[in-house]
Amino acid sequence: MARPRSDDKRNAILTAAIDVLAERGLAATPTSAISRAAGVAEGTLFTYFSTKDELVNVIYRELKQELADVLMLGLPRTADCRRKFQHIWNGYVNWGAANPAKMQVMTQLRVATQITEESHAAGYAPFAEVEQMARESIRDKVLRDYPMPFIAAMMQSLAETTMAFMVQEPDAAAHYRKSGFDVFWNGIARR
Amino acid sequence: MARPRSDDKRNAILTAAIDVLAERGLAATPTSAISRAAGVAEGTLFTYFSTKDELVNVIYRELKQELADVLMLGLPRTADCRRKFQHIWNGYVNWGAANPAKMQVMTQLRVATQITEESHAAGYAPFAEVEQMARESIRDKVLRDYPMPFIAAMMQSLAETTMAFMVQEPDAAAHYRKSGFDVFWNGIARR
Amino acid sequence: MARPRSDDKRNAILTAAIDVLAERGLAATPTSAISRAAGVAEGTLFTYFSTKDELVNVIYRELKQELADVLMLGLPRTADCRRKFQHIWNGYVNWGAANPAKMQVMTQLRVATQITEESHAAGYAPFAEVEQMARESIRDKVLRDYPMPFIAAMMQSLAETTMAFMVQEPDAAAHYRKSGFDVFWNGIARR
Amino acid sequence: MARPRSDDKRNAILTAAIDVLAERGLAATPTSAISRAAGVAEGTLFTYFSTKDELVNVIYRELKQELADVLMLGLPRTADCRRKFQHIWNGYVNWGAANPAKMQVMTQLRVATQITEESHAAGYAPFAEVEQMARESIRDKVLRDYPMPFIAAMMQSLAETTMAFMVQEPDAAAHYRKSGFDVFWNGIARR
DNA sequence: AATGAATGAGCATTCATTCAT
DNA sequence: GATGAATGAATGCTCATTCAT
Repeated sequence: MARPRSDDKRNAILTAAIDVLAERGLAATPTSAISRAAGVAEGTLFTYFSTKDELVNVIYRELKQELADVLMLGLPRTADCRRKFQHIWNGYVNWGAANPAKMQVMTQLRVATQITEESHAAGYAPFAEVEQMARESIRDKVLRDYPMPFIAAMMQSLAETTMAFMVQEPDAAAHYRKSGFDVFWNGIARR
Repeated sequence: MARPRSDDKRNAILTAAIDVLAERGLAATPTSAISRAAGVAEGTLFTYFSTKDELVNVIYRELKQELADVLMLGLPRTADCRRKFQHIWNGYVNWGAANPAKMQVMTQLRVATQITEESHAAGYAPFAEVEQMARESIRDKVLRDYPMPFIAAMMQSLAETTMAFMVQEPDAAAHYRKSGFDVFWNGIARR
Repeated sequence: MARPRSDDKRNAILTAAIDVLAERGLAATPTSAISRAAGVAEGTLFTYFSTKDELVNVIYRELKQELADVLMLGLPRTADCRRKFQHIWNGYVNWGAANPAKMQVMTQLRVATQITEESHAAGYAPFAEVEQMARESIRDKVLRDYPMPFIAAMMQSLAETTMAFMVQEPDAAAHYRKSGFDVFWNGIARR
Repeated sequence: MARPRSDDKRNAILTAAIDVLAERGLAATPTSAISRAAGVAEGTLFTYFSTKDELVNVIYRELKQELADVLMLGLPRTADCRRKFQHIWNGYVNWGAANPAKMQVMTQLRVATQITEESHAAGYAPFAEVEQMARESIRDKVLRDYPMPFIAAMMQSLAETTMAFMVQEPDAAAHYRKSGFDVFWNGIARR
């Protein structure tokens, strides 16, 4: 009956890590800065995450999962394809614009050598339904016939780029969100 | 006039740095690994670049410049807008596919906290002509009316994504190159 | 109504500690490895032994005591001096050869800085009767006149060395046991 | 043409390490204590010895070599067997008594898990000539017929034990030195 | 200029020990 | 008493940078 591991503490570390990583970058962030920001002792971080690399991989996967949950929430499954994609697009960029630190960390980690192949795979998994959606749209001749991962990657890269503009010019955020989606949709849909 | 010895050394360092950075990542690459790969002494690196950060910023800018040079080389300035964009697109993705290490480093550095605002600005500068091109195309109602940096950013992100696919599936490289451009063009052009 | 301290647990810790210490060495053995091997919680170790150093000192003394008990068990007190010494010698080396982990730990701890002067003294105490035996043998002109601790130390060092050979070449164990004793006896007895 | 590595510095580290290790023990000696005692920066230690373990193995081998050199110096090769053994014995224990720190470190390292098999082998090598001497003495029926490594080990353990007494009771040093040799010789020689 | 030894701040991680449950 | 999470000092080692040669 020792003190049980606390989700609060785990989350505090995760949250603090995202903030600090967003501000300082992966390489320039010592684990001590993370534990300090989380209000726990240096050693405590390692009872929840065995190494810095593991922490970073967990963050990557949790962010991906959180994002996926947001995208799927309230998806109008009976609406037409364009509407569904727009829902996802809006979810994506709104989440990113509302969580710039998370967005930045995700962007940073995507290209980090510390992120394992497994984490990349796990991060992609929650988007399976999007993929399915796209597959059906292709079959229905709504979308052009591109490989699924290619479409997903295009969407992701356009969305991320769009977000950057939304964050940088918050007043024009709505405008960028719409423009970005138009570029995406026109690029991918049959006319 | 023969190249002075120091240029050779400088270039050796730059070239070696790109290889090592591509393989190991910025954080995991000590300057000693770079000097070793370049065949110079550890201290020598610092006579050419005062700090590691400076080296990295120089690399970023030189890569951007090299890429810009490639894009502009042989640009069919009298051709129609689409052809010009396609020339640039092809130059972009071909260069990336042919130089995966450079590409990877560029991608990595773009999100690195070490890259200064100045470097980002300098890296964008050589694309001024592209911007000018886009401006004219908008005026001529060929392209939709998006802000210039937005178009450039969209192009860049789509191109990079496309390159990643080309590198990963070399047999389908030509296919991806074309598909990517189509997405871009359809996304951005009036119909 | 506190649970009583359990001898079982104490012994489990002691036994586990010997195994782990023999395998990994004192410096490389964290207390957590000991508690894990003993099947108790990390903190439990400290209810039985206030510090790692204390645990180690207890082990040293218990091993010394166990060895002394073995040596004295069945000592033919009426036999001649040589026979008595041989009994002790055989007990010593047989115990060591049969308990290589204990032997190794004893050897390791003898030179460890953590072992206190008191522990060294306590470890030597059970050999008082051997010392008495030797004293009488000297008086009877059977043994040469060396200081008692010197004789004891010689015996111990020869026995330990002999054991090492017995452990390493089990097939020749009996041979080494006899040879070792001959060296000891001839070295110490008048002819 | 950089500063060359300095033997002085290397030796300072080695010497300092022996002093500190003798006083504090291997486990309780941080590398920082060694570098401080040697008057060099913490990092400098690692340009001469890549790890703490390597440092410790080098010390072990150098001590063994130094001791062997002392033993062989002035060996009366034409004298009879006993005289030769006595020369070696005296060299051994005198060196140990005169260099208690070195002696203690050697004793400590002999049982340390950090010392590699190679180091043990290398440490034994310089004693080849002693072994040869013993072999001849056995052939000449001067010594009893024990395996060579066994004789060497017996000599070593008796000598070390003797040294400990010499260090502890310096006034009786000469007495212990002689007694120790007598035990050894009588133990090993035919009568 | 070139070299690479020297430096020491900095870091990830470990671990003996404490303490809330 | 038993548990194991929490703690934070301590450590081996790295690495950007300096500087003697």
